[in-house]
Amino acid sequence: MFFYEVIPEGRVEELTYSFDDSLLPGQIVLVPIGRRVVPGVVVKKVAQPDFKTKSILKVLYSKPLPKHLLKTVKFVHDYYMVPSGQAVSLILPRGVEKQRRKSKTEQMFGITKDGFYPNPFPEDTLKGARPSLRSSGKGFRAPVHDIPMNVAQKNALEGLLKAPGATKLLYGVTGSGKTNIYLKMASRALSEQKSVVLLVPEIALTGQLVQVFREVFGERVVMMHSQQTEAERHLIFDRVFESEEPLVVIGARSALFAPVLNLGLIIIDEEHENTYHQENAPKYSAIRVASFMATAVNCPLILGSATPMVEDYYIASKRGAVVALTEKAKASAVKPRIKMIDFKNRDEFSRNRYFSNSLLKAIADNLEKGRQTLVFHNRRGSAPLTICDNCGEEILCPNCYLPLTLHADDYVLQCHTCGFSEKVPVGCPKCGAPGLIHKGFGTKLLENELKRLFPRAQVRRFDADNKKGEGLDAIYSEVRDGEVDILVGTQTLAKGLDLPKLATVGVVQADAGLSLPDYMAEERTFQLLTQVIGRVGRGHLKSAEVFIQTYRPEHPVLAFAADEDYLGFYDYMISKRQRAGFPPFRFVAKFEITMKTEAVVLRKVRELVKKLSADKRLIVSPPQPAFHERTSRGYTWQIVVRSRSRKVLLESCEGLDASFRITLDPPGLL
DNA sequence: AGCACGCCGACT
DNA sequence: GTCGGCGTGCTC
Repeated sequence: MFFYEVIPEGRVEELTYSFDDSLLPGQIVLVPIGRRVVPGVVVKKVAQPDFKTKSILKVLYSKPLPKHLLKTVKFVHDYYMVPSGQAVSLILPRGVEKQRRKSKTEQMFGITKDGFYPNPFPEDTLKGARPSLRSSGKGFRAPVHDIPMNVAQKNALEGLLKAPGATKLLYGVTGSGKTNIYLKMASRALSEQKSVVLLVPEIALTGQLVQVFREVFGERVVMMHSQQTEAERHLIFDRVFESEEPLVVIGARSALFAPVLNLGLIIIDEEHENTYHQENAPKYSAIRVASFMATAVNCPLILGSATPMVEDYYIASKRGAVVALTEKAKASAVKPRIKMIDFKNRDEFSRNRYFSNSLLKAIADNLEKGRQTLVFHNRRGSAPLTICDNCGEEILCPNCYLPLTLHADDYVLQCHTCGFSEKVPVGCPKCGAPGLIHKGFGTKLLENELKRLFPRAQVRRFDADNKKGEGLDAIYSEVRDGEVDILVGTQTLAKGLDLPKLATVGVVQADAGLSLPDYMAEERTFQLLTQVIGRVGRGHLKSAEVFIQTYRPEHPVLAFAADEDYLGFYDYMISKRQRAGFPPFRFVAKFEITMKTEAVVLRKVRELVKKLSADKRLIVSPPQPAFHERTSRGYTWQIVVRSRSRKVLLESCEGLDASFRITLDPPGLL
């Protein structure tokens, strides 16, 4: 009889089980816990303990998981203070214990025939993992040394190879050709028989990058992402786990935990994207975890972005690990003319309250010349606020207690947080008076306004309200070929769209996100504006222009975005963070508590603040109601605690009232 | 996740 | 004093 420490999936730490046979650390097993049976991972062999043990029920894989994943479980546990069992759930596919049907397997791996996809948004890019890793020995589909690189790219590649440490930041403007550098780095790793993990923000928005990798690495490319079903993901996990050959795993955040044997390179493309932060437990940043992994296995991690996170840029630059690639690769690329328009300027808004005369003129010109316009506004629906004209009552969601948004096309009020929806009431629910009024504006309202102003133009709205089948991929070809004259949309439109006929971008209200009570608000606004501006000037048009409408034209963040000056923005932001004591100069922990009654919350919150304030090494902000203060579950308050030392901060989290939810390194404070 | 235990406010 | 609801701790 042997005894093993096992970490079962769930909110638990390691527990000791017995087993008749010998097992290796990293083996995936099935164990009983309470009256449940869950999968878990063997950590190590131990002596017989003095308490009673249950027996491991089943060994699911004879082969142990790669060592770097076990180390990563430990890291996530220590660094984020999450239960080991939750960290383990990151490296196991859902339903590892389930038997998957073989016939389905064959079907699934049979769908792709030729190894790559000509269409940037094909159905099977979303679904398909590459099969036939067993029909091994196949080389590359296209020789990597044939990929041409300009001088700037060659220098950048060399810079990355020379840069000290594991984590390197590739600051590369849009169109500078980061992909070529990724390809070269990947082929180096493969030639050393090592695997590559490439993280992308969202597979559906990354068509070209995925396609290029398929063309170059063919059979070695494996996709892992959230549109795959549980069974598909399980089978892909098995394929990767069984593969004797180095692979290129491309996927969303969770692909970081792919069980590749010999990890030789991690690339995180568009590293500033918020999809790299997992929002539900265990909360973690793929950037930090990848950085740990890269250090642990001594391989490079490349963070690529045109607008790197200020935090990441700082950390990398301090070590001399920033490589800049600021030259546009295509000679045809044209720099757009960017014009800031003050919303307070009556003369500019004499014709319409949402669109400046300059923007309207540009749209009219474009229509005449068969060019396209993109109108950006980061707010869905028609109007975000509905109030009673008589008593001033705000119509709130019955679950979230947040204002409901009017959707005028269906004449419903919708909650953008929980999805609740109801017909617009005839009268005020409080005082009964008729005459509800709708305030503010969203994309649906702008869409109607544009249709009214330009009755002969094809106007298309694109945001999260689009129904299935009219997603970006569905309307993409139509849009690209110029059948659409004016595109209206939210941030979904700002990412990865390549429109050769796009001549003008109009940002309706650029300061919309700037007044949120969050130290990350400015950085998000800068990223979004930069992305929107980057949509224009990609084709062969002679000129391109961007109109940024705002109430605060003097705001430095908007000015830096308009000047396309990332480094200026960075300097501004980093000194602000230093003065205010925010990341990367302090570590942040957010404590949240939800209770049925506000009185209990207040009591607990005051208690905690008193306790934490005793430690002078901590900066404890006064408790405040959370952004979503009231939900059906109760009232939520939060306390933000900061410290120069992560260790001090982690220690402060220990032995507290367990009703507090703790988030370390929250990606924002809302 | 699911259950047993204990605390606290409300009520007879 | 007792009941019920809510929240916490434990699982090997």
